[in-house]
Amino acid sequence: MNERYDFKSVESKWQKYWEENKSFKTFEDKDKEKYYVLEMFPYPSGKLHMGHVRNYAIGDVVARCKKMQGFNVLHPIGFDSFGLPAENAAIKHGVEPGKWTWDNIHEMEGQLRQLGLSYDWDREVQTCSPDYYKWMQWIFIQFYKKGLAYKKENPVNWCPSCQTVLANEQVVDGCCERCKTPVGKKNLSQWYFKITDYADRLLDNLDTLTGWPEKVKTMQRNWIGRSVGAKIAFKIDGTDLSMDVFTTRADTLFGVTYMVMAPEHPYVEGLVKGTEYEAPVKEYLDKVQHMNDIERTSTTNEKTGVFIGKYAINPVNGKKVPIYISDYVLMGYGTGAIMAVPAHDQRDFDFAKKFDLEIIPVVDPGNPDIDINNLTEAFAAEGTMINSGKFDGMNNRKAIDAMIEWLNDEGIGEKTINYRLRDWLISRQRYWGTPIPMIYCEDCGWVPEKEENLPVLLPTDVEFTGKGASPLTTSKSFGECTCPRCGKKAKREMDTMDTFLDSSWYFLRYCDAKNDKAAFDKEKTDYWMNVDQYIGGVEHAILHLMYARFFQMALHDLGLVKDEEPFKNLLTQGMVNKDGKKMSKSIGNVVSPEEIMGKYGADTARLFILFAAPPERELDWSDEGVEGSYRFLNRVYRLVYDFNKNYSGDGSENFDITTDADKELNYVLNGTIKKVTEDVGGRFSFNTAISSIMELVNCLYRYRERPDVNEAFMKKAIDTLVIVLSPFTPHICEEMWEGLGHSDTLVNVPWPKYDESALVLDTVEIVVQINGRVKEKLDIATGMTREDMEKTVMAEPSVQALTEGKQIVKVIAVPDKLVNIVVK
RNA sequence: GCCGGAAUGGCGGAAUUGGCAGACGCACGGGACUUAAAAUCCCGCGAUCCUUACCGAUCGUACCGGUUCGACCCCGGUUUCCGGCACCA
Repeated sequence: MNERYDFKSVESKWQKYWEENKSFKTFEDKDKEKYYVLEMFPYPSGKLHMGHVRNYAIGDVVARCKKMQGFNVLHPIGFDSFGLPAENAAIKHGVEPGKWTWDNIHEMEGQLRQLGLSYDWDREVQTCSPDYYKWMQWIFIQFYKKGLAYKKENPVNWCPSCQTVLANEQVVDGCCERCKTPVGKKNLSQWYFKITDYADRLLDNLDTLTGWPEKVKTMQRNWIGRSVGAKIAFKIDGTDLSMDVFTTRADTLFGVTYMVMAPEHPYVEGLVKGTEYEAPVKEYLDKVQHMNDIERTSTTNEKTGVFIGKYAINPVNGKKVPIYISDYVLMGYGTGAIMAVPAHDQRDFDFAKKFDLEIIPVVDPGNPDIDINNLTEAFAAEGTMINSGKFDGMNNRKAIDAMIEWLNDEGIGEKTINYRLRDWLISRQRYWGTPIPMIYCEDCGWVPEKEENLPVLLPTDVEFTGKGASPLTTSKSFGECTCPRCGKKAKREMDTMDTFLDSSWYFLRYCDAKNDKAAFDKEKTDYWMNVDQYIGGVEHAILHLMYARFFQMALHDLGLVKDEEPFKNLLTQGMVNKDGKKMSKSIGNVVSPEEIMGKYGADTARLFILFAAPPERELDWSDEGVEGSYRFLNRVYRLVYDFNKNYSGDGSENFDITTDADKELNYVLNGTIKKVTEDVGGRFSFNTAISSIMELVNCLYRYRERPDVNEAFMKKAIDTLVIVLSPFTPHICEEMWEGLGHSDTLVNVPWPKYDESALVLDTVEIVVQINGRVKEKLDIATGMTREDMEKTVMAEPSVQALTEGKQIVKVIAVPDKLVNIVVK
């Protein structure tokens, strides 16, 4: 141990030590309780940013702490390494996507090692490696065989800039999640996963995820968007057709005055063919189809539509009502058609006003301020049924179920549940992704590649022009193949998989990363899964976290994994900002981890980022704060160095705690162990854990100034300080640990236990309140009964002075805390 | 509009079960050491008032009200901010 804290040599020394000794290598060990801590793996963009540092620092503290507490800890890392940036680099700079990606991976591996993270590097996974995507393809085939994957032509989201389709989840405010370009619609034949089959389970299981933030669960609930209602059939007058509508307001059925179909509804073309309505309908359709989602929703309240010349018959009262098409009805939700009740739905009301349609009230608000026959807006609240035949007089909320029951008996409707969630569009017209292992044969249709032929390798004879179809289509070798079923000439699928598939099961692969016979061995995943603590950014609340849950459920149904849910506990870390704003190149406020590690070292960077804010909250980067953390580490280092210089003992731990100063130090020491143990292990409050370690350091600085220092005890306290600080700042702690004369690495040192009795002092300071206001503080013996406390306090002259001449109404005593005297 | 979360000194934040509001750190001010500076160590640091000073008093956790001996914490209402969903029938 040098006199000065030289973080550069200390950090490289211990990183080398951990690596050479394989300090973090993990095996399945049935005799030990396992703990799986996982941080969301990074995309290899080139360099780490502060968000990564925060994510991995949090995970590393948990991993190191659990390991010292005797758990068999799985703490892996890898790279989510397929995706568009690699391909864009190829187009822009002519670098091969594979080379670009692997160079970045190596760069980032180096940076992660510099942070001193306790990963088992032997389990590293890269999703762009054939060893990985082979099993991705295998899983795809299992899903296909199970009927979970299908190809279908549909209007899909198309990003003109990325030149590919997007899943609904990747369209944010009508724009591409990645490049922010407005997304258009295209009719294309694409591969889907039937995630909607799992809508109910994805929703209901959320209640079992007690270790998840409420915020994330709410976001997923909103996204799945379950609504319970009824499907009702309306006959179309003068045809054999019947149109189904979905409604959550079956109680308003008698108030229907018109119907609306989505412009894309399959009936529309046939219904207007050859009539005078054909031309205006076609014109409207053209207009709607040329709008992207932003334009379509920007005219929020201004309703448009066209009458199609046909009428529907209300099954409950035989009333003939006109059918319109309008873009406020969406083909993708419900049945793509609605019954319109302008009196009780604002959208229908706006439309009815514009087209001068009838408005029939069927729910009476029972409020004299509302003129039910002359509404100025739709009445959507609770009321009493009117104009509704036998339902009149009933509460409308109760009438919903009664109406559905009746419709069911009459055979004209039934209870239905609808979801906002759509099937997951998983194919992409891009090169740098897992090839979809499907083959199209003229005779056999779509056939999966034979499993023994996996992986279907990405070809390298491709061109990146940035124009036209996917680069894969430029390969001479890739497309041609034979049908795995009949052996005839056939064509390979040219699309690749959405990279969100790769990240939907990587946590399973970590359990058995090097398996070349299977995606993973069930015995191993049974041992390690599920993930005890998952840590990552809240931006993945819907996309990744829902897809991964879906994968786990589907794999569970295939008998491949034990649990239905992959992540037991979830911690969503807040963003790292600078000056209250997101760090970004365009603002120019980016602080790079490289720069900070170079100036202060990894330990300081880790310490600051954990100390500056609780993990879930946003963290504002502060250069002064970093200085403070660096100062603290120097302060600890000096404490240990100075102690060593003067230490004359032989390492013996025999000592007595005698003086008041000993007792105080013992109290603070045990309090710190308790606080750090609970804050790290229980509630992930790293900032308060660190603050209590700082208090211990302050206490030791005071203690060492005393003339009667108990050297053996102080050694014990300093040893313990170094142990509890080590999960946060491992390098400097290893160095100090060695300096303190220990030969073993801190990684395997058992976590200290605290002595509850040391936390009980002989006397305790209590507060004396008069009418709830603090007036006096007294030292009394610990553990006094309420009665004794009251007697002691009342006998105190200062208290008597305070209550003099007043009538004592009541005295409340809380043991070891306070006495409150209520006076008049 | 619906749903979720938040609001505490100059700043980041603490108070874990209803019991001393402001731990710990940053910034700032003062002192010690030094020829000097840096570093380090020590002290102070919510507001207002009283006081030469000490001592003390009052107010104070977004706002209004309630429950309680006692409320940052529980209940009712309001405001602002952040996030999600939204022409979803």
